[in-house]
Amino acid sequence: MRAEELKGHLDALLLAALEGGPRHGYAVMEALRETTDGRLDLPTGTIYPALRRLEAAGLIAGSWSVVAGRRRRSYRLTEAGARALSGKRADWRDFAAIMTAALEEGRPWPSPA
Amino acid sequence: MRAEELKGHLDALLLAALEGGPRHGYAVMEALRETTDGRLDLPTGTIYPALRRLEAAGLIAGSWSVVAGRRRRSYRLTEAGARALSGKRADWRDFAAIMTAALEEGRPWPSPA
DNA sequence: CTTCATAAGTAGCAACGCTACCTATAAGAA
DNA sequence: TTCTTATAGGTAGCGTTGCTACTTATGAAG
Repeated sequence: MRAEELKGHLDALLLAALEGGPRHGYAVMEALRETTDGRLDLPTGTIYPALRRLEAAGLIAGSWSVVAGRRRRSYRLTEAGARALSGKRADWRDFAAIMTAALEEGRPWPSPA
Repeated sequence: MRAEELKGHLDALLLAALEGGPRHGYAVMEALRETTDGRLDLPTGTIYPALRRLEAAGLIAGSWSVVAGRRRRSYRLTEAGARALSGKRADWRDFAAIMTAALEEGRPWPSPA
């Protein structure tokens, strides 16, 4: 996974990972790694700031707890977050359609000027 | 098209648009607009710097000409550019597969911790 | 003679993900 | 005991990238 490819799409992944119920950052990281068979192995320096960004935007809500002596910040999807996820799913479908069409091999481009 | 979505994928589009033969910047812009039914309408401030970037990277080669009193900078895909396009197509397929899988609705994520 | 399409460009900005760090606890190996 | 690994959270600063807004210039249409 090249870095730039993810830009603008990370939020959708994080929101989707929280769709099935609340999770803390580390668990989100692992969930993404597991569901993609290790192909999406994001560093903490990506995950944590992104979750804070989503929280600041009101798309997820975080709360502290202590489990087994370790503090955790669990996040849950807000209503706005669920709506945003829905929109981002649609955005992704549109974008993927555009890209796939444009990258199609042997595609007949308009006659070169 | 939200801005951030395109990040990291523009190069692939530009290279693909040059695959069918040399084109100048303005023609690349129009080709992308036409083949996507206007859904991908990139501003010149995106196209021109990106083409210069690709040229600096050796993926495309530019040459000046004058047609009907207007100067044009035509770009053609280099061999390295063709290889890069091939790689970017594969990257896109991988990335799209990851995203589509992760965004699948009702996907069973690993049990929340 | 003004407006539009064609054609190329730049300066500066904002956003984003990453690298490279730091802190802290629990568990397991040496 | 000590060292390492896994768990859990975080930040500072960087580089890349696409965009906005602007400039320059020619030809054609009205």
